[in-house]
Parts: sequence; structure tokens; C-alpha cells
Amino acid sequence: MKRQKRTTIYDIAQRLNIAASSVSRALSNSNKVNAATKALVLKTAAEMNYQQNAMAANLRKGNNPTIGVVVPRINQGFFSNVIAGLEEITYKKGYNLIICQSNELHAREVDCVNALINQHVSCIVISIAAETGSYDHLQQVLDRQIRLIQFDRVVEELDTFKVINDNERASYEAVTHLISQGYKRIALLEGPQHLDIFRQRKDGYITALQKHGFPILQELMIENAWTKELGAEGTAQLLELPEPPDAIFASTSDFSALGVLEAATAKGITVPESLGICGYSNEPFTEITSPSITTIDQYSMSMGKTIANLYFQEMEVFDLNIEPKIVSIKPKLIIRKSTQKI
Amino acid sequence: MKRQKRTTIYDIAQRLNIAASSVSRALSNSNKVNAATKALVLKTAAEMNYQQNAMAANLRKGNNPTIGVVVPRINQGFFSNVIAGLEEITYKKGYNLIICQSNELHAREVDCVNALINQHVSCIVISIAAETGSYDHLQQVLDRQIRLIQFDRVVEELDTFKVINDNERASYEAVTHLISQGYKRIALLEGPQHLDIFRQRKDGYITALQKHGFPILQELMIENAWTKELGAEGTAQLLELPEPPDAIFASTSDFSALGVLEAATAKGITVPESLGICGYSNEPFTEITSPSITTIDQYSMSMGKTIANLYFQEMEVFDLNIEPKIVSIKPKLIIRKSTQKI
DNA sequence: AATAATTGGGCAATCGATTGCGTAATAAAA
DNA sequence: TTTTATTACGCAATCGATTGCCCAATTATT
Repeated sequence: MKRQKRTTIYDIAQRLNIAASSVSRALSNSNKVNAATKALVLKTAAEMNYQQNAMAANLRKGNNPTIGVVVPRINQGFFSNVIAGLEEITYKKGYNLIICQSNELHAREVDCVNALINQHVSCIVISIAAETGSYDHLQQVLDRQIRLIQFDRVVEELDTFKVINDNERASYEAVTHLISQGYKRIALLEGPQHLDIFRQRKDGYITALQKHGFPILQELMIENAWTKELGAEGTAQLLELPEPPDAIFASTSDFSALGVLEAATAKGITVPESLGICGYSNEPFTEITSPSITTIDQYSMSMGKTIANLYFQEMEVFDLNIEPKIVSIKPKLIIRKSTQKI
Repeated sequence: MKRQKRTTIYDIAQRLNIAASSVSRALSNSNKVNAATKALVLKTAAEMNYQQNAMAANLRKGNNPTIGVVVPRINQGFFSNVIAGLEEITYKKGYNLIICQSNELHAREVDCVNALINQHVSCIVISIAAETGSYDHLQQVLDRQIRLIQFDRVVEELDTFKVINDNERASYEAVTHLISQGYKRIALLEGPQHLDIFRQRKDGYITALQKHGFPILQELMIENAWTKELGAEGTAQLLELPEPPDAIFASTSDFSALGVLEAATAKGITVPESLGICGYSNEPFTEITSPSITTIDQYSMSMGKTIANLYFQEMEVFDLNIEPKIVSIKPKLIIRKSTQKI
């Protein structure tokens, strides 16, 4: 049994004995067709179960109302929320969303971007993979005059639209909060420093300490502690110090904060009394650990909406020579039990 | 400044003074072109920064290597995991993924499906919205000879491929486990009964009780308790009974189980000693509540992979008249502290 | 009544790639 | 050397919709 042909505007035209162009105009509600014919076409189209072939239409029109999204991992709270926010807006505009995940691999990210270029998407929204690499693929996007919006993990030197969190500020506030609670030796679990966001968080940490006259101690900064396991390891390491910290800011993620909490609890160290803990991201679980974990909310869903709105308001219609904008969203410190010493 | 034209096979053909068809053949590695020309074309294409226009190619070839996905919510652990699993496989096959969310709304689901039909996707993967509605839109998909795979929340009467969890079995095992722990009055928080999965879970509950000679008590079954808040409300209601239950199976989700846990804790009822709690889905947080919550893992990521493999192995190449298959994945009971009375 | 303006609709090119068919040039077979 | 087979490539139609341009019929204007 062979595939049955789908009805096209030509089928409708033939049935009604008019030209295909008229059918097209009727369907797109052009004012170059008589109201009566328009109605007739619409009725017939429905009868014949017509559905437009978007590939043909987009090819002819030379644009594809689709936004491509590349994220490290689709199933990670933050990213899936951003995508949900994006979808919320793009859906209303009749845009489609093509989703890819880089799995934190540079090569795969390049592949994804190329696939999206092939698809002639109108815009590519990306948060880059942790694996370092060149940015040629992103330059390619720009060279091809495709809109590009970077978010969260961005390549600073690339002159594109960016939607980011003010990581430094958030980090600064978190550390300031810890200080205000009376913590004196505050450690930092840091993420890969080739990624902006982690550098910024470290900067915020340092600035806050300096501002309050605290020394910056290398021994209190643990590199690359961005999973639960590494968070626990880092904590073990910190607690072995001659002068262990009395607070740990897990600037990488709530997962590493969870690792800290578990490691501390296992050692019989009470939180928040003997050790304050602050995470990053406001993952749902931070609310229900015991004690609940102080963290930073990134407004992930609204970040997705912001990205989409940026595209529709500034990039869809205007010409390409607009000045790229950087939208910085101030994350919110959510104070919970894990840092409430007072 | 106007948009610069992208290079096409014609541009390459012109530059090399050969026919576009030869360029096309060279690029698709056809054996109808000389190796030398092939190399030359490839080199020139790279030089000219050529990227295929997928819309044109797909239009001509009459197929679009894209799978459309419609889920109630993208940012929900289970669904985002399924999508991640799907992507893992489709990426390797060079397929794209278009993602839509129905937001549990029937009208929106219909919209999404239509958009996917317009896009001429090769396959639609869907988990239907909670809002009841007709299934015309899915029938449309079948009528148009587009492959359709339902998963998790499926419409039983529609004869399509289905990938589901054996909800009844999982539910049966959970309740049996509760019984084996010595719980005597086991309550059920149930989901909307017009959705299969929730009916099946209820069936499993009833079967388990009957098998072990327990009475089926209407008062112990709370309808529509599928959020954290409703779970807490249902719990409050149950605990007011003259003979309150000593275990609650939140068959709807871990979120409602969390509601149960919070409501019970608030009332000073100890878990698992005075009240056993079992959830459903194995959301990450169930591991870190105190006590940790017994739940059921649905292998969500591998479910996504299963769906993709089903498509590539059985539906991509063969003709349309294959017998739709139902793949049932047996979920796994994860026993944690919240039910370990013994 | 004659001319101008408007309306409705058809023709055919176009978007960019793919592919069936035809054929010249070359290689192999007789 | 002639005939047949093979190889490499070009021509042109095609996928399905959109759109600029042109023209006939109708309506408005003088």
C-alpha cells in the first residue's frame, strides 16, 4: 500500500476550477480575493482535509518561523524551565521550537548548531557547553545573518544579544548575607573558571569578603566542585583544615550544596549552627531538605520568556544592524534555614 | 543593509562550471560522479561556506527527518527526561526534534498537533493532556499516514504504537510492599480517572488489597489529589476519619506524597512508624526528604530511548500496515525509609 | 457616453535541492 | 576496428506554496 498523496492547493484549485494562486490568497486571507471565493475555498479546504505544507511555504517565503535551542542538558531544572518559558511565548507567535542538547560536548554543540543552520531557523538560542572549544560555530551563525541569543553561559567576547543573570551581584549578596549572620570563615565551591558565570560568582564572593574586611584565603576556595559528589569531597577536604570554615557557599549548584549538607551531617556537624550552607539555582528540593537550603533563584522560566520577547520585540522585524543588547536579570537570594544562625 | 544571499548549489555549480545536479550528487556522495569532481565540489563548498537548505531538500524528497513531541509540560522531571532520552537517539540518526507543550489543555494540544502536521514531521510522539477532549486530532494524524507513538498517558481505544509503564503492576507491588510492612489500613490518593494511567494504578491498589484479603473502603480513596497541596488536603481529610489510615499511597505523584509527608509531620504523626507513605515517579527530591520517600521509578530517560528505537526499528522503513505494538516497561519500586516500619 | 479607477483573479517565475532520463566520452568486449 | 557497456555529467521536471505582473470585468468619475 503506498502513501496516499496529501491534498495541496492545486487539488483545491482544480476542484473549484480556479487558479492555485487564488486558493493561496484565500487561505492567507489576502484582500485580493472576493469574499465569496474566500469562503468557498475555506470550506472546500476543510472538506478536503487540507493542511498547508510548511516546508514549501517557508522555502518560498525564505524564512522559517522556528527558533532553535541548544542547551547542555534538556532535563536539568534550570534549562527545562527556560525552554518552557520560551515555548510559552513562541507558541503564541506561531513559532516552532527545535531543541538540541550538547551534553556539555563541544563537538556535539557544533553539530547541533549546523543542523539548525541547515533548517534555516530564524534564531538560535544557546547556552554553551562546559567543554572548552572554539567559537567558530557561533561566528558562523552570525556570518549567516541568523539571529543569535546567548543565555546564562555566554561567550563574552562574541558580540551578540545576551540574557544573563547578574551572577556577581547574586553571589555578593549571598556572601554578604552569610557575613551578616555572623559567619567568619566562608569557603567557596567554585565551578570551571573558563565559564563566565562561575568566574563572576567567584568575583562576587571575593568582592563581598573584601568589602567587609575579610581575608581572601586560597585554601578556602575549592576548584571544580559542581556535582553532589564533588561537593561532598570538597567539604570533607575543607573540614580537615586546621582552621575549617564555618560556612560554605556552593556557588556551582544546589546539587553540590546538597553534597555539602550530607557530608556535614554525616560528620555530625550541625547546620546552620556550626556550618552555614548556601547553594545556587533554587532547585525544588532545596525547600525540603532538612534544614532547608538557602539558595539563589534565577527566575529560569521568566528568563525563557525574556529571551523570546527579546527576539520578537527587537530582532524579528528590525534590520540586522541593531546594537546587541545585554539583559541582566537580578537573581533573588532565598534565605532558608541552612544559613539562619541568628 | 539587506540580507546577503546564502550560497546554494547553483553558486557552486557556476563557480566550477558544472551542473547543479552534479553538485548535488557530489554532496550526497552519489556514485554517479567522478571522485575528482566530488573532491573538488566538497572543497569549493567548504570554501564558499555552503550549508544545505534543509527545507528545499526535504520538500523535494517529500519527507522531513523530524520527530514532533507533544507533552503536557516540558519542565516536569518525567517529561524532560523522556525528551532527553528521545534526543539522545534521534540526534545520532540525524533527526530533529520539535517540542511543544500542551499545558494540559486540549485546545492547545490540538494546535500543536496541527502545527506538526504542517511541518510534515515523520512521527509524532505524544502524552495527552489531562483535560478531556475528543481524539479527532490524533485520528487526523493517523489518517495522514504520519506515524504516531503515544506514551505514558495514552488513549487506549486508538490503535497506535504505545510505550507505557505497567502502572497496575507497579501499583500492585507498592501496595503489597506496604502490606508486607504490616500496614493495615492503606489509603489511596488517586488521579483523574479518565486517564488510563490513574485508573490502572487504582486497579493495582484494589487487586493487591483483595489478594491479601483486605476490604476495599471507599472512604480511604481520595479523588483527584495530584498536587502537593491536594495531597496535603487529602491527608488532613483522611486523618480526621474515625478510623484513620496507617499508610497512604500517593499514586498520583511524588509531589502529592510530599504533601502527605508535610501534612503528617505538621500533625506530629511519625513516618514511617504511624504512617507509611509511598509516592510515584521517583522525583529527585524523594531521596532527600526526611524520611526519604518510597516511590516508583519509571525509567523515564530510557522510556524516551525506547520510543525512539521503536520508531527507527519498526516504523521508519517499513510500510504503514504494520501491527501497532505496545511496549510496556515495568517500573521499579524503590523502597526507602517512609515505608520501612519493620 | 466615454474614460479612469478599482477589483478579482490568472499566468508563470521562484525558493533550493533532488532525480529520472538522455547522451557524449571513454573503456571493454567481440 | 566495430560494437557494446560503463561512466560521468547535463537537462529539465518536480516538490507545494507564494507573489509580481498583467488583464478582464466591473464600478466610479467627469
